Formats: sequence, C-alpha cells, structure tokens
Amino acid sequence: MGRRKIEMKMVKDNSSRQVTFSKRRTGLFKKANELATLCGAEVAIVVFSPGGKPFSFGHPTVDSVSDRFLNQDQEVPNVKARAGSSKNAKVDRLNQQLVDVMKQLQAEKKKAQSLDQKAKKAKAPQNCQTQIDELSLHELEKLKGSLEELRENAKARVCEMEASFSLLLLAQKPIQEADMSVTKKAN
Amino acid sequence: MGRRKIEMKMVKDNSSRQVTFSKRRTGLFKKANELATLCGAEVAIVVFSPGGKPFSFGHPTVDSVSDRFLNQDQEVPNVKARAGSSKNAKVDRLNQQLVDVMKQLQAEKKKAQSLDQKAKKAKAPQNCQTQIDELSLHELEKLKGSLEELRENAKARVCEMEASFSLLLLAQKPIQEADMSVTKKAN
DNA sequence: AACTATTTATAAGA
DNA sequence: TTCTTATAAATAGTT
Repeated sequence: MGRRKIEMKMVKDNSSRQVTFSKRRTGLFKKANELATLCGAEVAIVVFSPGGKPFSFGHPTVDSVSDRFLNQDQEVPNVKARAGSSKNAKVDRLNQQLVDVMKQLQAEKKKAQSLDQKAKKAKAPQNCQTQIDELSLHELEKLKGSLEELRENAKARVCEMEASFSLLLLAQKPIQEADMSVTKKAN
Repeated sequence: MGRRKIEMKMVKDNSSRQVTFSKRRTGLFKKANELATLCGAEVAIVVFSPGGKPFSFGHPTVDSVSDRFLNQDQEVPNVKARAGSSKNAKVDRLNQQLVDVMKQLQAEKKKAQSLDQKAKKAKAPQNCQTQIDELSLHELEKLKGSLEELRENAKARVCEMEASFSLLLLAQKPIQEADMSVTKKAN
C-alpha cells in the first residue's frame, strides 16, 4: 500500500525494517481498536519488535482478554488449578480500577481531538481580513473556554491518576505476597 | 473503507455487526501476519467475537509470544522460584515506568497552566481595535500550536499509560500464568 | 515527522 | 457466506 507494492518477505535493511514495523504496528493497533469499537469485540495483542521491544494493545485490557482466553472452558478441575482463578479479589479490584481509568483516558482522547478541531477551525479565518476582527476574536474566546475546560480536566485527571497509582503501588506489594501463597498452594 | 465512510461506533444491527466482525477480524489477522513476516516480529492476538466466540493468531505461536511477554527477563532456574523472581524484576520496572508516567503528568499539568495563561493574555487585546488584526491572529497561531502540541502529548501519554497498564496487569497475572504453566509442566 | 502515489481493506450490494 | 465494486484507509517511498 504505497508508492510500490512490496514483496512479503523480511525487509533486509535494518533501518527500513524498524520504520516499517513502527508504521505497521500503529496500523495494526488502530485496526484492533476499530474492531473492538465497531463490533464490541474483546481484543488483546502482544507484539515484539525486531529489536525485541514489547508492545501491547488491549480492549478492555490485555489482561482481561487473555484471562478470558485462558480460562475459557475451564471449570474448577481441582483445588490447585483453582488457586489461580479464585485468587485475589485485589486483582479484580485493580482490574476494575484500571478499566475505569482507561475509560477516562478515552474520554480525554476525544476531548483532545475536538479541541484540535476547534484549533483548526480557528486557523481558517486568515484569508478575509475584513472579517478577522470579529472572527478571530470569536475563535479566541472559544479557544480560551476550551483551554480553561481542558485545564480543569487535566487537573482533575491528574489527581485521579495519582490516587490510582498510589493504590496500585500499594496493591503491588501485597500481590507479591499473594503470589508466594499461590505458589505454595500449587505445591 | 468501502462504499461509505462509517462512524466509529458500535454497529447496531446484529447481523451487520457479525459480518463486519468477520471481515475485519480477517483483515486484522492478515495485517498481523504481514507485520510478522516483513519485520520478523513476534505477534499474538486473541479476539472474542460479539457472540463470545474466541479467535486467535500467533507468530510463531500465541503461547510462545505470551510466554515471552509474561516472563520477559527470565532465566528458568526452577519453575516455582521463577514466578516470584520474575515478578520482582517486573515490579521494579513497572514502578520505574509509573514514576516516569507521573512525571509526564506533572509536565502536562504545567503545560495546561501555561496554556491557560496564554489564553488569558490572548483575551486582553480586545480594546485597541487597530491592533486586533495582528495580535489576535498571532495569538491564534500560538494557541493552535500549543493545542496541537498538547494533543500530541496527550496521545503519546495515553499510549504509554495503556502500555504501562498492560504491563502492570501482566505483572500481576503471572500469578495465574505461572501457576498454569506449573500445572502443565508438572503433568 | 510530513507528504503523495499506490496498494489494500472494506462497506454495500448481489 | 462468498463475490463484486466503489471508496475509504493504510502505507512505501520520498523529503
């Protein structure tokens, strides 16, 4: 899809391969997001770049999807296996928190986009000088409003995220303990 | 991408949604395969259709990729010890990531504030109509630039956070994963 | 990081 | 479901 059709073989040039990876990974994640959005499907993707760097996409999260996948039709075979699934209510809580925060981020994303659109509209009235007075002022006002709104949002979000992170960090230590206990149970 | 452009919202009609899912899942897997082939990347995808049916794609294999993802820097002394230590390394990395992200959020905070100040300044030159042309336009340009920059930042941040979250979740998950693998290997 | 010429993906329709 | 076709999107090569 581009200036030329390419062979479906490993790109030799190291630099080009990295560029191709970068572009296509973005495209893949976008497609995945569209699939999830349009169809209400759950999607999880994990990718390792040629350099070995990990990337992931998940809707609602990589975790929830892989969890569902792994536990698909696996109903309490025995106590040990159960130790894993019944495990921590902590993880469940955290998952819920994460999903919530991600929703907020999505909302923020949309707002950022609409702000950008406003900015683009605002740039338009450059041509007709006679209208500049009113138009630019008008746009200026709108922009100011948007910015103030954004500022408020950002503040609120930062606070929420800080809270979430604190909880997460706190929750992580207990998890290690939980892991130990699970290991023990697995014995 | 077809006869008409469609809104990025859940397809209402059940039948259409199923068709869309089918087509797009195929497309997504094809893209994933191309990414793996062209770049030598490892890719794993898990998808649940709106009807709850699971589909997966993996190169070389879903298992191998998710394994690598879950045990990112693991050596394999013995399976049980592995679960705990891999987690420690991950938690450290994740904590670092979280700190980084929080720094970004702080930076964002400052930017939002400065943007707000700019907006206020931009509002000032309402009095002198002769200067409005240039001033307002000038401010408009600056604002637009700021907004675009902000938008990019927001995007990037969202991506990073999503990645962090995914990793975080995975770091928690190995509890289960490791447990599973132990069970399997033990058999 | 942006920009186009092209190739692909795909929404509708059959 | 599978095929066709008009269009929207993705992206290879380039700057």
